[in-house]
Amino acid sequence: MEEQKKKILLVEDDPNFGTVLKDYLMMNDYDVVHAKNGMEGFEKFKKGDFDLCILDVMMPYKDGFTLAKEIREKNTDIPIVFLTAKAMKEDVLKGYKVGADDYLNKPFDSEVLLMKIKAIIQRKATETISDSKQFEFKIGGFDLNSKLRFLRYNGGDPIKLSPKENELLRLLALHENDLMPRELALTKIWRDDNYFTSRSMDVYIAKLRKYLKLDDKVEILNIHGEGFRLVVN
Amino acid sequence: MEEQKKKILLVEDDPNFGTVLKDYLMMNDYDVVHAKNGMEGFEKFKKGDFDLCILDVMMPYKDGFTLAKEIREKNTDIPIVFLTAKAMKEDVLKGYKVGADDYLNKPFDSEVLLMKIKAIIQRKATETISDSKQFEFKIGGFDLNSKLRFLRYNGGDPIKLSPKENELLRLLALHENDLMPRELALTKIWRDDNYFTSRSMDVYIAKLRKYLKLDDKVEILNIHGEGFRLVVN
DNA sequence: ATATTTGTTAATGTAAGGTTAAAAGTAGGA
DNA sequence: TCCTACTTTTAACCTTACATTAACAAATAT
Repeated sequence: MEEQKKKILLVEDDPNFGTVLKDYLMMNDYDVVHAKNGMEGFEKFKKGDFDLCILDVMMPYKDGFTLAKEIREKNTDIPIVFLTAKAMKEDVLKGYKVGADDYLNKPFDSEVLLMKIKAIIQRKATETISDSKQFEFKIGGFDLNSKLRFLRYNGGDPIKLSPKENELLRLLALHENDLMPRELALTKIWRDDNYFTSRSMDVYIAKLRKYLKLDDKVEILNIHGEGFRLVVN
Repeated sequence: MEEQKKKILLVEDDPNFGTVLKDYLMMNDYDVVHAKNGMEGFEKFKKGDFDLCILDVMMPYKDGFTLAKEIREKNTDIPIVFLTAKAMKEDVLKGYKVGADDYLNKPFDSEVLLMKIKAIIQRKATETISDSKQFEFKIGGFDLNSKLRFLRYNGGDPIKLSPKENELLRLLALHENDLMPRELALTKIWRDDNYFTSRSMDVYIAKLRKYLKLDDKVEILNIHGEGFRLVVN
């Protein structure tokens, strides 16, 4: 099973502690982005699509609470955990007021931190019921359901698509009648652009063409050296 | 709209501490039921419809963890907070494994407790899309009663379901005809996502398929690498 | 012409899922 | 307490699904 790593934003100004914590989390199979202060933290937050934020409270320029407030303005759902050296009651209260999901006092037990992270992310996972509308496409006489990974022609039996077939067709559909650059598919789907992935992609184009033969109004054209076009006549 | 008081089940054997805490919570506008031990706690839990459980870990007859497990069997969603005198790491880890939402060391600051309670209840409130009341499902010719844990085909003899069978089928039913991600079932039901829990889940899928064979319009399809679909034709 | 890109089919290796049985863990009764 | 029935996990073995690579043919560009 292709397991997607959870992405954590870690904002911590102490370079030693920050690095150690980052490495520890990465060793435990999380994808970690480390920011050294509040400013940087916010910038990185806006760029990445995170599953959890771990914020140090005491930081220069912008403290953890202020950062948390800004993050909450952009995203009301993302879990936030605060780290703090002192167990000041006012701080804890303030943290919960800004919508903290949990609170950890340094030094803390790393195993406990892991469990908490797991619990928090799990909690969020159950919330996500998912919105399906952006996964359905009409391609000539075909219906592509990209979430359930099937292609159906004229209400007939659905053809099951493999993950790569599915993503490639979806990408083509997003660019219907237009150029879908080779490079785009390779970087987006294969996450690597070399001779072999490129040949692999050609194999998948052949597979898709076979499926799409059912409707002779639909075809995938090659634009030599550029990419492919999904055309519907 | 009239705001409904949130109902808390407090299970705490120390009479002094328990009473004080109960009074404090009631002063702060919560509806509190106080049980003096694990046994009583479970009885009261079954009777009332609570928004939160606060369980002492160290109790005679039945400790907090055991009680939590029983409660989780009846209700996978309700938030649980543990109280403990000692901050033993093993205890904390055990707590999160049973699905704790938070952890408090005695003596703790009452204001902090209030904030935590507020945060937790709020969290659940946003999660609850109102599927909380859904324990009865029609699946083709089947009726699933998820509260009483049985499945009946065309009004025939009910088939008793084990807790895991029941939860899994319920989760599939909640996503009828749609994808029920592997990860969702693992985090929600097994509370852990690894090779073994994943294989265990496959075993349960096989069991459910056997039950569902009675109606050939109902089937569980696999979406490779993603999860399962309960489809009704 | 010939080097490069693309079309297509087949072979291979690996991972995920299906199924059944045995082992381990639990709860409740005698 | 031990026993029994039941639930869940672990193991084993097999099948299916998938992605990559190889091989060769055809098209296209320089």
